Amino acid sequence: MPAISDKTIGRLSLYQRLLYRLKNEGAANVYSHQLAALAHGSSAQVRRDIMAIGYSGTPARGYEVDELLESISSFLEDPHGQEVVLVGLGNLGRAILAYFSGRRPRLSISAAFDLDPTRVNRVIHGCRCYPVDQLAEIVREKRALVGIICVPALQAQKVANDLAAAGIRGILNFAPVRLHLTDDIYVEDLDVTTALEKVAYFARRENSKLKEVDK
Amino acid sequence: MPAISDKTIGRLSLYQRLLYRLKNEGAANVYSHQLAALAHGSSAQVRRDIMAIGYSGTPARGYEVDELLESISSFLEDPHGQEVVLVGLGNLGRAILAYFSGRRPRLSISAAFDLDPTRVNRVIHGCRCYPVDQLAEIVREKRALVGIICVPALQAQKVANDLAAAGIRGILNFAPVRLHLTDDIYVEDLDVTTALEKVAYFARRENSKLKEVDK
DNA sequence: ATCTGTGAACTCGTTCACAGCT
DNA sequence: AGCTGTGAACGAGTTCACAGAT
Repeated sequence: MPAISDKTIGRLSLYQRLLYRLKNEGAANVYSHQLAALAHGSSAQVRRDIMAIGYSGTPARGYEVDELLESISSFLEDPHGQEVVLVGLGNLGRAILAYFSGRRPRLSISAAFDLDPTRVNRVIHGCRCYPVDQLAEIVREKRALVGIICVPALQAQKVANDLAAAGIRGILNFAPVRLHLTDDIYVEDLDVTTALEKVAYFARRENSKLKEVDK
Repeated sequence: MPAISDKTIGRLSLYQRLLYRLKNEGAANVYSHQLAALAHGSSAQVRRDIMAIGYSGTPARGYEVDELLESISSFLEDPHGQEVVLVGLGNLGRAILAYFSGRRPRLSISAAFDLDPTRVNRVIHGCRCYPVDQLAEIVREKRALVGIICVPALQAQKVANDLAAAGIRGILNFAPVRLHLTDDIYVEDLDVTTALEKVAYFARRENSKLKEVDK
């Protein structure tokens, strides 16, 4: 199989959420064009994405909501769950912690780190906080594969190096810098500054129509 | 001219930050391959992006840091400055406020809104907070073109509608839903859940090499 | 009649590769 | 020799359009 792209994974995650909503609303089946309308995409796109994970619908009923949801979930999520650690308990770090606390059982932030002694050795939003110098030890102990970086720009590279050295394989980076790591580590940048500048730019121009996706 | 893409705008914003750093380090000029290494791109990419804004370097010295910085800034930023408003003063909203407070003079968050009466009519991180029912009035008064949505998923569409009705032209959306608006409004989604799921997915797979950008 | 699945066509962003400059 | 600017080639991702199913 031809290895699934970054963008497809992002859309699958979106479909998953949309399907949860449909399920709660009592829908049993859904057509590609309906999902497309909800996701702001084309129906062909939706069918391609679903094809990529090996699920099939039928012309008569489209896709079964329950089955499709199950297919996507088992494709995206690790059945045994994955441990995530977060570094940096400033405003943003705490916001992320609050946001994810108890949300996805298969993907939970199980430890957080900070330099500041007043922020550690306690539990914030259900997550245990440790001093950074215990990072390597705890990452290894928990076998965490994913790290979230919420530290200021100047500390981000150092933290990234430490995470990589401790065995992390993927990083979600909120610091406004590009991290330099070996390319066997997947890095996703969520750069708020750049995002805001893009919006500001297109808010000025833009009478024409444009679209965008996540990211 | 052929209208500059979303992605190019994002990279220009990144170059801008990198150039600030180079300038502070005392560099007077920079070659495309140096900028490319810092930005994780190719030199051809950097040259194309710079070409797009109409700046030119010389084979002898590459690009002049000061001039290039000035070119990018005057391209990305509105000379008169742009007003930004933020809606939703939960953990995330306050984090964003703190992050931008006094950072970019040409792009500052000048008003924030929340439903919760305990959060409004005061100043948080230098930003005045109002009850949401004053949103339309204040957006119009300040002529704000950009809105940031930090409210929970269920309220996001309503807030987006209100912002659009009040004259906002671009939205930075942190809520994990797709907003349905007329397509003369530019929407950039920063979806933390999707981003984390992508990282988790590729952290498991991925021994091969992949890359990514912002988003 | 209306859907899915999919080869083929297309789009648009990226990279190649080289002429021209110093 | 080493750089920039750029036409041309390339390629990943998207859409078209239709065969096949019901």
